[in-house]
Amino acid sequence: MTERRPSSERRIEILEAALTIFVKKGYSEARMDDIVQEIGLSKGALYHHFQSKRDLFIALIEHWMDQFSPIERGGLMRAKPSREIILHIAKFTAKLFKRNPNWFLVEPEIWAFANRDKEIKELASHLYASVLSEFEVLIKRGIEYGEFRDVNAGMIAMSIMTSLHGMIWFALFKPNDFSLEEYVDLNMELILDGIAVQD
Amino acid sequence: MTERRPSSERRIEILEAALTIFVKKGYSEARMDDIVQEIGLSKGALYHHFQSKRDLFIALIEHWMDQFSPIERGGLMRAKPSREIILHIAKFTAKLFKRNPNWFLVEPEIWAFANRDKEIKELASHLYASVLSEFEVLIKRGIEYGEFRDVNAGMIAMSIMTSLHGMIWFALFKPNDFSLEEYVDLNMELILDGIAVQD
DNA sequence: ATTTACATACCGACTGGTCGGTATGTAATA
DNA sequence: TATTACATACCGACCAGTCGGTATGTAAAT
Repeated sequence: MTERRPSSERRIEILEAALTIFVKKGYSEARMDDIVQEIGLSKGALYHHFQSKRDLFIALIEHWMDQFSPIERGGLMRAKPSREIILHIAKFTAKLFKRNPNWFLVEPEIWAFANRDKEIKELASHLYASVLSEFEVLIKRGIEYGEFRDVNAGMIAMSIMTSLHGMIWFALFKPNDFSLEEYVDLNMELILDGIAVQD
Repeated sequence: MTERRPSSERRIEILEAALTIFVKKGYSEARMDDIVQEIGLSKGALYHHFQSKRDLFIALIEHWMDQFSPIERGGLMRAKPSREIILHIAKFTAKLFKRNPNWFLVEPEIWAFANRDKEIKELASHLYASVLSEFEVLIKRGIEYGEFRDVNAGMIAMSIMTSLHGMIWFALFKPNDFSLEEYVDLNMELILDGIAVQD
């Protein structure tokens, strides 16, 4: 028998294994047995911690959201211009991506699932809404302080987010001509320069 | 019995039904019976035209590629500046999207599949490479004619493409605050203004 | 301290429905 | 009459979820 561990720890261990498997095989092709094998646990154990495959996937999304919310923008950056903060977030995201691409590579899986499952769609919408609003606030702040032109903040926020989503495509089809960092930098500069007040 | 039709026609009819079902349920959750039911055909008929589910999916991607390649940029536009042509392509793509979102909504499904199937990855890579190179040529042309700054053309091409991919996210999570057209216009302007030579 | 009682963590053989694919036949077409 | 386009009945591998059971805590009662 495997060493007993408290549920809180074991759940996370399972979620991490699930992430690996879901990314590698996709939700539908992923077998509960695959996940269990990944950590040398039994199926019974898995179903002790999670009610169903779908339940496991939802827990995964929630866990995934938790990984990103405490990026803790703020603190030391409060005084800086919005441009700097947004650039910092973008670079930070790229770094996160490099360290753990799986967190991002599940996203298409979430999208696909959201397309056929209302509850998951709610969850994902909620997640994206919070990301968008974070950027929107920064843009509005920049407009207020005369840093940016009077643009549609929500729209720009979307541009930023979809640009970052481009990383996923990038990782999937690895065009080996250029680097991820270049890509992110260029995109952010295009957007940020584009909305900056001319001098 | 259903009316008999020549294979060439029936194949397309099946591919269109398959597209609908694959988008609605995702590849793995899509049942061959669903597809067959969609057009009131039999399973035997389907397997007469396609060898397997995977084969059907590959045929779908190829059919999908055919829909886009003959967009026939060129002809009347040949004299125009690259900026105009790119804008036109973007608007045209947005229009296509509005008319038949399914063509775009399969994309995440293709990505997910590519992630676990080498042949499909090849196919998709090939497709994206041709799209990218089309944009790249336009950018380089713009640089040559003094329309754009001396930027990394391949990189900009990628920015344009991932921006257009943003439409997919847009369609999935429909932020009802703004329109698809606005989104595309804004993104293209940011990129094109960003690389234009200053005056 | 030892028993009793209950809780939590885990095991793995088993099942029942599902679904991609096949075998075989029939009617239209060339 | 050979071939093509379809229909119908069927097969069997596969896998999410179940369930009877074990092992290891933990804490109150004796």
